[in-house]
Amino acid sequence: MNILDLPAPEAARALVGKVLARRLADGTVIRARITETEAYFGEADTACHACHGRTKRTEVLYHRAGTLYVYLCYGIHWMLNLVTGPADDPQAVLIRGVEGASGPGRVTKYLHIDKSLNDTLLGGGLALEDDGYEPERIDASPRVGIGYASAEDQARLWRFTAG
DNA sequence: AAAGTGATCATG
DNA sequence: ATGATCACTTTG
Repeated sequence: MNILDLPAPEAARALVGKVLARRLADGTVIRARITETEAYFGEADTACHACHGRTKRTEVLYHRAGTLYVYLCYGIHWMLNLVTGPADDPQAVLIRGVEGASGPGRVTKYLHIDKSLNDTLLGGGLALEDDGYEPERIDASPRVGIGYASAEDQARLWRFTAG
């Protein structure tokens, strides 16, 4: 049972404490434990990019679990998401923070992630590792930066932080 | 508190 | 073709 087969909110919680291993072209590996995630859960979630259906950009969200969804926000920052759940069901987990880098834009800078990883599978340049570590506590809170979503969706506790 | 930044998507 | 809108970060 892979974590990424779970529905996004469950996957987001389960990913906190896991380790991301980024392998660069020159062979160096950067490892970072995930400390903060957010879930984006299907077309019915008005905060999810796919809430207005399939477009060229959101197409990746409909791919199989384990696909990377990387996109540019505010012209500056790359956002790293892991697609979860069944194919053709657009769900993803945003990596908002790792040890050594807090904030989604910083995570990608830290791990040297950009558009070239979009629509590739986990296990290539970027891999997920489970070393058995479990955070003492995982807190749930509302997602940030989604003021455009419905009040109902803004209230969902789909942001998970290691405690 | 506010600006900087550019791909993407919906208009015309 | 142009314009609005951002899953943010930094600076003051």
